[in-house]
Amino acid sequence: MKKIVLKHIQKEIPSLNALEKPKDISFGHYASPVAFSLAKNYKKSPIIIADELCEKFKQSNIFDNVESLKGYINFKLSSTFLNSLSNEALNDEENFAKDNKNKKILLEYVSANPTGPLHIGHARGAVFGDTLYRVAKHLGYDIQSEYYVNDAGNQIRLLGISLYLGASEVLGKDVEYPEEYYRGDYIIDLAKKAIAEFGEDYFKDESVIEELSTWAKDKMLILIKDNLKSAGIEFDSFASEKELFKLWDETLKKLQRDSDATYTKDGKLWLNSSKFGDEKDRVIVREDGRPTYLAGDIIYHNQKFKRGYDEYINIWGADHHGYISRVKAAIKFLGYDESKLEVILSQMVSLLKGGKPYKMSKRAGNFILMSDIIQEIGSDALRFVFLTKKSDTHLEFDIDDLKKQDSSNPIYYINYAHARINQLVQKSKKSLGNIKQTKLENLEDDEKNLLFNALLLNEVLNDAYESRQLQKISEYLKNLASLLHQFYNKNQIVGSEKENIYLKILLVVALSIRTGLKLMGIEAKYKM
RNA sequence: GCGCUCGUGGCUCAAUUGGAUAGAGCAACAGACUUCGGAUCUGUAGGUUAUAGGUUCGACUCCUAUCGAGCGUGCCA
Repeated sequence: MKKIVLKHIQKEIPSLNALEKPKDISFGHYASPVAFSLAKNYKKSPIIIADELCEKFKQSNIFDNVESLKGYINFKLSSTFLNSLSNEALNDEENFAKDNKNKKILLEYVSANPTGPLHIGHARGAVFGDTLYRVAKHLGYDIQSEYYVNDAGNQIRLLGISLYLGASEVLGKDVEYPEEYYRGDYIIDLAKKAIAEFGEDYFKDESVIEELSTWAKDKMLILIKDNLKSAGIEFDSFASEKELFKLWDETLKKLQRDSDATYTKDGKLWLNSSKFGDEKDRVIVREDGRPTYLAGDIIYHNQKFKRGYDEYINIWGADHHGYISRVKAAIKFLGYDESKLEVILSQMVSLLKGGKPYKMSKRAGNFILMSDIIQEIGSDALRFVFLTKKSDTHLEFDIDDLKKQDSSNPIYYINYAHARINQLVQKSKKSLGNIKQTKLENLEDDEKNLLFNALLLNEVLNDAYESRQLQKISEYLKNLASLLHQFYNKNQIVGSEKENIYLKILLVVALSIRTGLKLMGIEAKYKM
């Protein structure tokens, strides 16, 4: 909608290249401060320039009114124009608010270690990533999602030992868990499964740990996928660190084509990452020849860039922020454009319980599972909570609040608006076809505003996606729902003279809410 | 110490990326039901945007300093 309006305006004012939303909708639907910047060139007061520019729109058919106020130019759309946009939307609901961007994007997110189930902290990044993915798809981007599985390295072995100890405990032995090992109910559950599958004798001595590690890792990955699925999240592909390590020699050679990239010191191989802005250089191969974790990420990013995307997005937990510069340095040494990689940090979620800080530790086994929360409040509410906050702010919430299932949860508010419209349409006994054919003319201001807001979804999505601020979508939906409730309370719909006009507007509102919720991974309710 | 991310009503968050009078939701208070479902609506109260400077037509937003918070500062992943 904005694009069409902008085009019309640019015919008259070529230098106007962005439209804004006025602070108060009674000013108009769109606004521009263009007169302020022109004032410098023309050496005239912005107010006079704005007045002159307004004159050019006297004959326009998409505007009812264009006027200037304190140097701003405010545009009011016409009923005819809004009517034609409504028809477009209602006659092709599938494509409502879509776009045709054509960038190839690789999105990596979650990538939690397969050493345990996902906890509530992982859920934030997962929900954010999945929603970004859905929105990008809707806008036409060619986007692929990928999960990097850290299935190599020490922590998998720790998992194996932890499981071995867990099994010993189940079998009645006295067990002490050293500090660094994993514990918690899931280890005991897994131990019972392992005993059932391998038999008690299997756990006589520690020689089985390696095999056990791999077995446990596979089970954990299945569990993680299951956790994700219960929140409506699925990945296009998984990349295995262990598999990627087969390409280490090849990758290292490529890296060393740049003679500055690495050097040997104290028997270790270092990445010269400080050359590209890292605080210091990093070890990539230890004295004993084993590559470090960073090596894995170098291989992975080399593979990513070889696959030829226009843009790479990684969503990482904020505790990994120190990692960004070294990975980017490596990408540069490999000869790629590191600015194609964007890292979005998903800030820590601090938990409170009964008003007091609640510390989670996987190793201590006192963490709150994503699956538990979903069971208690449902996937919709969980997703919504995370999607109402910016990803880069420290988020704090009380677990007890999250469990509350009442009107303080805004998802009900939005769903209620959608259900309400559906009920009204049913009560009116009008056919959908009849309603859709109604022509909208001479709309009152509040009718226009409601309809205008419903048609804004595409703009909101673009804005939310480009700024990576997905909370704008939920903000928008809340606002739209609020307008609907206000409208409902003010106007009798069924049985009124304007029944058809009202219903048509409401259908567009419902479509917008439904589409928006769907992109957040939430199915709109037709009945509460 | 250094680096990153931040600091907005009592609480949780917004503010069109430098634009109009800093807005919502909770919580508090006062109202609206012989209802097209009140899971709603109307209103009141609550702010020196952490502090001090600076940049300009204009600053919550940019710059500098100070204070405060979280995270990082592993040859763990």
